[in-house]
Amino acid sequence: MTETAVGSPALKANPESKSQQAYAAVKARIVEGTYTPGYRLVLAKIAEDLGFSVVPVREAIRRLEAEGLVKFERNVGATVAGIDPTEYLYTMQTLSIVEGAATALSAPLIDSVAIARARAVNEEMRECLEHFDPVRFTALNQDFHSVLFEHCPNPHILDLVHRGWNRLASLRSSTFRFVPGRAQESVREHEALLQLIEGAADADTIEKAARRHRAATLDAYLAQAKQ
Amino acid sequence: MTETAVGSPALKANPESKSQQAYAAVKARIVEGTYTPGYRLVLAKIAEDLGFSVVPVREAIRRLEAEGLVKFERNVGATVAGIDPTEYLYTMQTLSIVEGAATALSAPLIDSVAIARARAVNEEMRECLEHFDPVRFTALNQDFHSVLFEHCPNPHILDLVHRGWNRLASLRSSTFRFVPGRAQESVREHEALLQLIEGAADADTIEKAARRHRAATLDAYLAQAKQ
DNA sequence: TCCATAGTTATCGTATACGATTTCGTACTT
DNA sequence: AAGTACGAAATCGTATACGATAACTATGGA
Repeated sequence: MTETAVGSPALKANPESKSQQAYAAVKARIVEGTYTPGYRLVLAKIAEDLGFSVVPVREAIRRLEAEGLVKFERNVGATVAGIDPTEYLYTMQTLSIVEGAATALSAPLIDSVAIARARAVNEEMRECLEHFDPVRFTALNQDFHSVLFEHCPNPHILDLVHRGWNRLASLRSSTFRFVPGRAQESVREHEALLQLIEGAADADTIEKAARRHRAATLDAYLAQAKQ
Repeated sequence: MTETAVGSPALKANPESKSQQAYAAVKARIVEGTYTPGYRLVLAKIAEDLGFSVVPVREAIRRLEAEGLVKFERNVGATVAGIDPTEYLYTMQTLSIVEGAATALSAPLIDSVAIARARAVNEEMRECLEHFDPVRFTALNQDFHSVLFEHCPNPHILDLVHRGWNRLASLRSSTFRFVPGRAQESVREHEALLQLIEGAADADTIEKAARRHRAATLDAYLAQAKQ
């Protein structure tokens, strides 16, 4: 009766739940910039766009709220979480700590191939400095750091790092657009970091270096914002 | 506050959403130990207990999942997240990092009154050592550390610390029950921490001390578990 | 006796429906 | 004319309903 449709076995692969799909879809739109900060996320609208009911969309929104990507107000609705300077400060400071730790924990596990890859990325960034393209530069920056922290054996810490980066994704270009001078310094610090890792420096040294690297970007931003 | 007395009028203050209520209720039951690790959280059952529909309960469960308090499997259901040794390791390590940072950031803002309070708590812990009561000891331990990190000016970091502690709440007694020797050492380290803060030691020193304090508990546990 | 398979049950995932709350526009009063 | 009060529209929050999925049980064959 229920016609179990065994006919198409291959399609069975990944019928991810609609909540998941909705989550991925909305998150993608936020990260990629289709939904800009402040954009109002109306459940019914999104549900219609995706062809779902509102229920899975609701769940997706709540998950995004938990990650800090959207702001939610009861009986009012959800909006894409902009990042005001204060939020930026908090997020960067937190990221400096968890990313520093992740990088230090990851360092002993990074093989020379990965180092080479990171160095190549950093080289691209250096080239990028001339015909300055902030968006590309920021993307490469994330690639670079990913190589450094992705080997972190503690998944909790790694997750926190990812969340921090996601949180900042809505800014993308902004950071380096606002603080152009910082970009060059950044590239230099990257090379220094690589040498520390290659040289098997002790964990504390690497952690501090990674943390200060991020903190320096934050400071540069703050100095800029002051004026 | 035993009942949610629907009759109460004019209490416009907190008509909290049922999702919130469900979240709080389930979380409380987990933290207080009514729902032990592995306990199966059946949506319909919980909904009935609370007198709600399943929808708000669902949302609550998902939030708890995001916090790591429950494990959720699609089309199967949710269970209270037990903490196996690996999870314990990850959680404690993460906590050592974020709590260390939170304590260091918090330190300059801790006034002498708070220090005195913390010292009083630690004194209670010391007394607790004789007629050893692991549950009480652990509760006091949390009180003590709360005083130290609650002033942390960065709410994101503070939130991470809280999540870590919640995650460990299901163990409560366990840690110090399993590693009795650790308790005395712990009390001593607390006093040392207080002196660092009183003496306005630099942030890095305090951070390291706080981190090592937690890491030491973890190590003690691991050494014990090995046997 | 043990394993494979079909049927049953428990539980989840999502759609639809409706009441509740907020927001916005409009008319009325001062 | 400006401010306030009322009402309509938009949107959310929750309940109920039903199809879908996976765990469980019983039955038959090797």
